[in-house]
Amino acid sequence: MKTLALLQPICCASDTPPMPRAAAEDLARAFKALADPTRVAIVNRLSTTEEVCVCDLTAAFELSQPTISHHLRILRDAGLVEAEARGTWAYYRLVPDAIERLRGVFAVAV
Amino acid sequence: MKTLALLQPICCASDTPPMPRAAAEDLARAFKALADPTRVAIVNRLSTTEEVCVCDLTAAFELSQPTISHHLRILRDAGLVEAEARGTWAYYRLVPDAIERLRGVFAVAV
DNA sequence: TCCCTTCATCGATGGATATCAATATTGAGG
DNA sequence: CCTCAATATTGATATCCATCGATGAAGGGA
Repeated sequence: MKTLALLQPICCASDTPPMPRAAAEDLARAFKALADPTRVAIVNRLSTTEEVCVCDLTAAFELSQPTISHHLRILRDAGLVEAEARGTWAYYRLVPDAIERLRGVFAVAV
Repeated sequence: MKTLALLQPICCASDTPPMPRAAAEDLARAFKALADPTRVAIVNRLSTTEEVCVCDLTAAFELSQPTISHHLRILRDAGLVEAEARGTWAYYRLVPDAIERLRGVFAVAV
């Protein structure tokens, strides 16, 4: 029998010491970065293509260029993606460790 | 060598058909429910205790009772938790399938 | 029936956020 | 240099959201 343990690895034992506020805020920040359809789609795109040019994103989504840039900044500030400027273009990639960390949050205890 | 595939299972191949908007909105809704420190902490608490009374939550967090009730409603609307009224009290539990689904989103492709 | 406890809902409010147009910035080519 | 193309930043705005106090609803006990 498996016991679901969402967010458990962050916290401690199974009695009742509450999750530290800092940890909760930290995780909420990450989820907030994913709490928008456009950003979810961007991250999905990044997960399929290794690296993506901003120009491709502005072409793919029916949103203005500043709006796309805004979403990319939020994902960058959250540490979920990283940018690299090459010439006039900017390329974005996922940050594997950040994703791995989120995956760990939903771990299943046996 | 492992390739991270965040949100990949939701989408399709690895060329470029974009993630369906409906799927992105659906996922964003779930993440939005977790995009608040209090709700993260509530879910964490639920993950350690099988079932929790609302009165325990209002006691554990330094927030007003309506605010806790508000957060619980958001988690309920997102399908992440479910409530059961027993007498004067209300008990909340995690919905395992919803958690499992989110866990699957962060799957790792080999 | 009356009151108390538990929880949900309502209404209001201050702060965050998604969006765009306009502007700044930076690199490449001529 | 001068201009164009690609991104980022700024400023403005409309909407959303977290929070609280007040109120409502419903059960339990005297």
